[in-house]
Amino acid sequence: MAAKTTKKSIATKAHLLNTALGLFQEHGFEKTTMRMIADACGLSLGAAYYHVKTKEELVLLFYAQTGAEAREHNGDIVASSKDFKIRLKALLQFKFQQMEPFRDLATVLARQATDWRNPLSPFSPDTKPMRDEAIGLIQEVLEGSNVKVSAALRPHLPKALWLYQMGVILFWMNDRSPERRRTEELIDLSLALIYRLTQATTLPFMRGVNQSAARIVELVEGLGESKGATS
Amino acid sequence: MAAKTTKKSIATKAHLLNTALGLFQEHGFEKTTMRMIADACGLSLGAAYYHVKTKEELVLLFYAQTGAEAREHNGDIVASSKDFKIRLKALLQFKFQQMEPFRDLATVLARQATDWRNPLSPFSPDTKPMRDEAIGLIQEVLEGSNVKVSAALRPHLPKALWLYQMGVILFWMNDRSPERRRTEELIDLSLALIYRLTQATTLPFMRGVNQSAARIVELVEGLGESKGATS
DNA sequence: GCTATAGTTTGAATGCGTTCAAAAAAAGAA
DNA sequence: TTCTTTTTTTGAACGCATTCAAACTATAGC
Repeated sequence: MAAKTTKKSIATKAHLLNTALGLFQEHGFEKTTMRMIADACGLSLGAAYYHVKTKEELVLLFYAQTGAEAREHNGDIVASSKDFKIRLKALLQFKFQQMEPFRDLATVLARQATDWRNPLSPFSPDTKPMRDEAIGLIQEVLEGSNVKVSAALRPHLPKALWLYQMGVILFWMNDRSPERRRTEELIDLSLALIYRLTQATTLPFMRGVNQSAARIVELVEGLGESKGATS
Repeated sequence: MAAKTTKKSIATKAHLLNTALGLFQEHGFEKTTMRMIADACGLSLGAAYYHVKTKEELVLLFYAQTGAEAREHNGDIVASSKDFKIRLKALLQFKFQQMEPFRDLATVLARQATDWRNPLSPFSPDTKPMRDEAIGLIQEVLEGSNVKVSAALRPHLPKALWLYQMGVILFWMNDRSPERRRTEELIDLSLALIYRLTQATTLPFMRGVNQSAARIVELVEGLGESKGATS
């Protein structure tokens, strides 16, 4: 019924993805039809669908790929500086550089993202591994950097910054300014703000605020769960 | 070619919207087909499309309708209390109460929202009137309330809170907890946080932070514009 | 009333994502 | 090899959003 994890099928799926990416880049996501992709791959339409459940799944596969590439680049980032702002900016810029040729795929991804029940949403339970991987990268970037943050918030900071990252990506994909200057300005301003805020969390009278902020991150994180129960 | 603003066509369009809403409520957005809507309206498929450009436009019409209703309710809110948190919570809760029977329409709206070039996005230039209306309501709610905020940020606060509102809606529509308890908790926590932060902006040493925050709101606001030029 | 014009309706395409039963190929067991 | 089981491939549907040329109806100016 569904595609298995045999050598051949893995190869075919990869081939499908590469072909699709080429066509997406050339014609955009909407104008590229599944028939085109199948043809260009030397497969029949039905066969393509044997390997890939939907057209959108190809986009998720692409996103997963960029995640893997980012892991390799992360060491360089950590090595380059101890400064939180510099490191995180580098992380974001690397992501954008990866996605630049496929900007409209980002919008497809964002579409899926809005419904957390959708298995293809970056927020869904199904994509938790990918999400954890991305959060891990941020974690590494934080570790040994110059950020100071209250103990109550420290464990939540990577998740919070991952959400922040999603927001910046949303901005970026809608940014039509030349060279995406606005995105860069947004990053510089917001990182400076975040940096100051994290420093501020260490102040003693911020305890209450910190508690609330931590709980908010928990709430957002727990949204994916089916019923209730948030501890 | 396109529908005109004659009495008859306005009536037909309204009829179409009402019929559609009934069907959406009964079967959900996806399972309701344009053919069903046209039939239930006593129109042919083509005629329906004469009045409405896409199926999604019906959702935007619905959203616009809730905006108009909210305007009427706003007076009550302002009269009920001078407390910022109470007022804004009431505003949000009214919105949710309106949308409750049509939760999946909210997800459709969110889908459109991600691409700001899409005329149906609440962020697009095309929907600016609706957006301004909604921001106006927030403005009213702020006016004469107990919030204090730095002069630099005051003009941007309504816009910022509108963005916040969009975020809360996104949370709400993904909230599967009984009675949407988590959404309520999120609102309480985040409003308290926002309240404190706004108070903090009046502190003298926050000038720099305020400037940055104001600029960030401007950047987000200006995203809709086609090319560049942000002042 | 008559005609020109603008507004509305029709029903039959078109295109595309997705599904499915059946055939073909590959892999294992004997 | 031969038989069995699993994995892939095929090509023909299906359903649904959307389009369009042609027909029909209302309206306004005379």
